[in-house]
Amino acid sequence: MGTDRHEEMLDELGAAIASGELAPGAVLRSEELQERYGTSRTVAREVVRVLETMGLTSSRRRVGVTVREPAEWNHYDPRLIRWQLDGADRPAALRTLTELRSAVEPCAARFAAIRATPEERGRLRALAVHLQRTARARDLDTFLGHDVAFHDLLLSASRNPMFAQLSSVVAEVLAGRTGHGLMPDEPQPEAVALHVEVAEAIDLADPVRAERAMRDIVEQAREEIAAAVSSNLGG
Amino acid sequence: MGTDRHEEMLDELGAAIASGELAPGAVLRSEELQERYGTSRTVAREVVRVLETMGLTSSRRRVGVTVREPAEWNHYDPRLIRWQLDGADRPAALRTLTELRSAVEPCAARFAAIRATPEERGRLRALAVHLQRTARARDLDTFLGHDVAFHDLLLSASRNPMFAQLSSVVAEVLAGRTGHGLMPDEPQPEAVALHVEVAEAIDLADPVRAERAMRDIVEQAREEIAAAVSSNLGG
DNA sequence: CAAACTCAAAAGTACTACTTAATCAAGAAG
DNA sequence: CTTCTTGATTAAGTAGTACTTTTGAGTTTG
Repeated sequence: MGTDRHEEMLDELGAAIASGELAPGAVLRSEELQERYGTSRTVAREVVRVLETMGLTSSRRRVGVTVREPAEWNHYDPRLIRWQLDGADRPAALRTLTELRSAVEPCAARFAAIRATPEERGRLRALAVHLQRTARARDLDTFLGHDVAFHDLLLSASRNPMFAQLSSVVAEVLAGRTGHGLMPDEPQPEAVALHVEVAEAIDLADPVRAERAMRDIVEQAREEIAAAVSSNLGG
Repeated sequence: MGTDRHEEMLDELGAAIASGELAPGAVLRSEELQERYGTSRTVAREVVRVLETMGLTSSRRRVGVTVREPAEWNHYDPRLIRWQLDGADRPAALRTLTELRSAVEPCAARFAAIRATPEERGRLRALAVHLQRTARARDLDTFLGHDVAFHDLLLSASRNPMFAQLSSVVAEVLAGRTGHGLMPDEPQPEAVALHVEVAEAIDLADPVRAERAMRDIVEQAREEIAAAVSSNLGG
């Protein structure tokens, strides 16, 4: 399944556009592309088609393939998210994703409190307990794993496919924190307590409490990031 | 520019999958597809590629093109949103989009209050005034137009590309209300007042007030929808 | 100087041939 | 009788050629 010619070229070209290496307005000819990437016409055409449906490019006869403005890109495409996270402007990408996450998750918690199945409620509580334990044990890696699982489950329990789809975004944001040393040695006890609170509220079908607790969680995360950014600027 | 073979086939096939007419797990052979839609291999292949990057299908050698589970679709793709809105389950699609909108817009209002340019702040106030006027005049069509423009501008003033991209979603939700006779003859005065409140708060760089007012707006819209749905069930 | 006309460039479409991978089944080994 | 190997077959992936359509730009003509 792995790495066929198509995906290879798509990744390279897409990343080049996402990073701004190929600036908006730049014009490519498909023949030139197939030469540059050493592929057949078939592959080159299909790659361009895909980029076109992602809004990254537009093709016109007698002109060529034009790179479009970032405002026209489909910023929710998982590939584009990946390219931006791997690109030079990773901090900006993380900021954007964190803001989206902070907007959606409280709302998702509310709906989860109304709509989650009994089994999901139970599993959320169990995950919250696991979080407490691994936090005390300072086992950051498994803590992160449980944290991601918690938010993932919550999002899918909201019974909104668009919320559920953001689980990879949340995973990326959470991992981005631990990865960049933004996390303290031990997860903040208040944050862990809030996770328990969210799980409890959902279990008791209390949407208002679930939403408020989740809002506190993402607020806190946002402040952490902001603090880290300003300290980075200071350093 | 208009309707080439590619887009035509993509639209038909995509809509068929989105509507569930082609159920998840169904297997198609690309030769069969090119026959059914009367196109060349080239076009059929490119269409399948695009569907694949949208997560609607997966292609495997010796097997064919398999329709994937809805959970794996890229629900933020504008095309998929379109297909779902035009499909049999339009109400469900509108519900999903409304929930997303209600999650994002308050947050977007907060950031707009911090980040909007002076010009944007001015235009938001102006649009709010226009809203008041057309509301009193019961001119629903131009009211809708200004309403969409207001939310569109707010989202882009949030300086978050992922928020900005949801302007078409918001437009769809707002239009869906008026279109389906969910709107009263005259827009609710409180809602209009809240728009003025949002514009004022943003102009005064008051993120908390802007967020709260916007939250009230989307809450009210959500209640309207819920009421309409339950009355539909009753009727 | 403007409008129409022509030409050429580049994408779009069609088709053919060959390559690769994976499933399924048959047969050999245990 | 079960399991593992192997090979045939199938359908997608890749490559390349030929032809069509659109359209931008330059040129001619009124």
